[in-house]
Amino acid sequence: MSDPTAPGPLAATAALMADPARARMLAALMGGDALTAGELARIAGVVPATASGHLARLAEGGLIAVHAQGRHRYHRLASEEVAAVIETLGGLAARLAPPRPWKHGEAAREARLCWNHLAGRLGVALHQRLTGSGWLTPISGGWAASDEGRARLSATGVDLDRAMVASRFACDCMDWSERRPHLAGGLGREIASAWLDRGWLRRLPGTGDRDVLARRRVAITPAGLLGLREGLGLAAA
Amino acid sequence: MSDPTAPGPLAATAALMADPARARMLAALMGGDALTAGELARIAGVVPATASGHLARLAEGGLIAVHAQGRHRYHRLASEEVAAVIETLGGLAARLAPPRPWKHGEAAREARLCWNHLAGRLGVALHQRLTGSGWLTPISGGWAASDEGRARLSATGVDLDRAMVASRFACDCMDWSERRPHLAGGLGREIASAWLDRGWLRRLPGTGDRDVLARRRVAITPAGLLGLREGLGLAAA
DNA sequence: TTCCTGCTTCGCCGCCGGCCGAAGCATCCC
DNA sequence: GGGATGCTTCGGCCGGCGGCGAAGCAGGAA
Repeated sequence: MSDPTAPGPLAATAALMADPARARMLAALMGGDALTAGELARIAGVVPATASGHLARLAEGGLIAVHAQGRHRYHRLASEEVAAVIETLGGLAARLAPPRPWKHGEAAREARLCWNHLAGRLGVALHQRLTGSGWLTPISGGWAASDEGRARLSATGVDLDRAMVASRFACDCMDWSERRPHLAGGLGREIASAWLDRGWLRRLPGTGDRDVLARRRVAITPAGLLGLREGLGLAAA
Repeated sequence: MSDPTAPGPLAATAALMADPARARMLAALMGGDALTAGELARIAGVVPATASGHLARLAEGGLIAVHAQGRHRYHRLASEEVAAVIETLGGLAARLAPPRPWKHGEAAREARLCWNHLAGRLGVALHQRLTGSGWLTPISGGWAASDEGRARLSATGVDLDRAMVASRFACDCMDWSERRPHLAGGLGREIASAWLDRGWLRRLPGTGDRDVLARRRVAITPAGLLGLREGLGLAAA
């Protein structure tokens, strides 16, 4: 690892996020999907030629990973750490910027995805429920599941074995809208995946390319409301 | 709060950190001291005129706060949240950048300040000790002190009442060198302050203006080694 | 008052980087 | 093969921003 306070790397990484077009691309990729260069060009509001240059820089800098498939090239965020930095920096930026009306209503604050795990009020409430009840216990750098916690989570369809193989089983990711941590790591990913599969959550339709937050919004279904209350004692709003 | 995924604010805030001179200034301010414009100019390696412009932009953007005193103007980081973002972003940048030799030896990884609280191996070990032993218990968005924890910390000279008045009593701040959280918030600040006052820690002398990390390095004194072991059962390296 | 020091404002220059259109490859479909 | 689609590379334009020196404006000291 190089010196992180060496201003070079810090400034270089910040510069990758400092362009509006690249920021829009990164924000769109926070939805967790891998997107093609063309989609990202439309989202960023630039022609494909310009987008191609931006994506090359982001990949070169290590913020995104590229996967070629046929004549499409799919781009996704490179790692959980990149997602966490964008979420954290976005939260600071939102509080520093002059307050503007919240154009998404409350849906995005209620529940959304942060790369591949749950965020928003639901994500934070889940974190509080799991840690406050002792189902997750603090360990070095994250959380471990207690026996009771494993049983409860398995009953909601979460594959704990798959969650264990991640580099981190469970750790915190600062939520920009709630200013409290939500759950990230392998467990966070498996929870979001399982509950979407089982119909407890559903993705809300996007409203267009320029609405980068749209791809991230999810909603709790009636079945999810019931399941969360009965399975985890979680009274989601 | 405005929309944080609106790319405007995110890109604007990132741009403030995307210049090498400004990055050096921010890195220097991570030492926790308030520095004058002249000092920051020398640290950044630019003439005062240029530095003045940079500082105006950082203040305008809300990253730093300025305090005029006589003919000096003192600059400090605006908030804990700004420090956390710089620490997090710096960690990502360090891992993305091509690995270079660690020019500070191990001292900075061992113990350093992160704005006003302890970081490095010591900061992470302290966090693990306090949370793992139940002296801090998880609450919504941070940590609360148990009775036992309050007694232990008070015995080491920490003023818990002053720690309570902070907007956050105790919360996590991701440590770039250890990739694990250390303790921030009012408690983190009071711990660092108390142990420096009591001579358990001492600041290491800097090696020059261009070494931005130098202002952050601290070392455990023999008295501190003893006190941490006896008071908290913390076997610091 | 007079001088010195710390900092800011102003004017100018040079360069980096973002943007586009056009052209060049690659891949897939018919 | 021929044509459409997705993406990249190249060349040129232009705005923005970082750099400096000089001048201006406090605040403190003698």
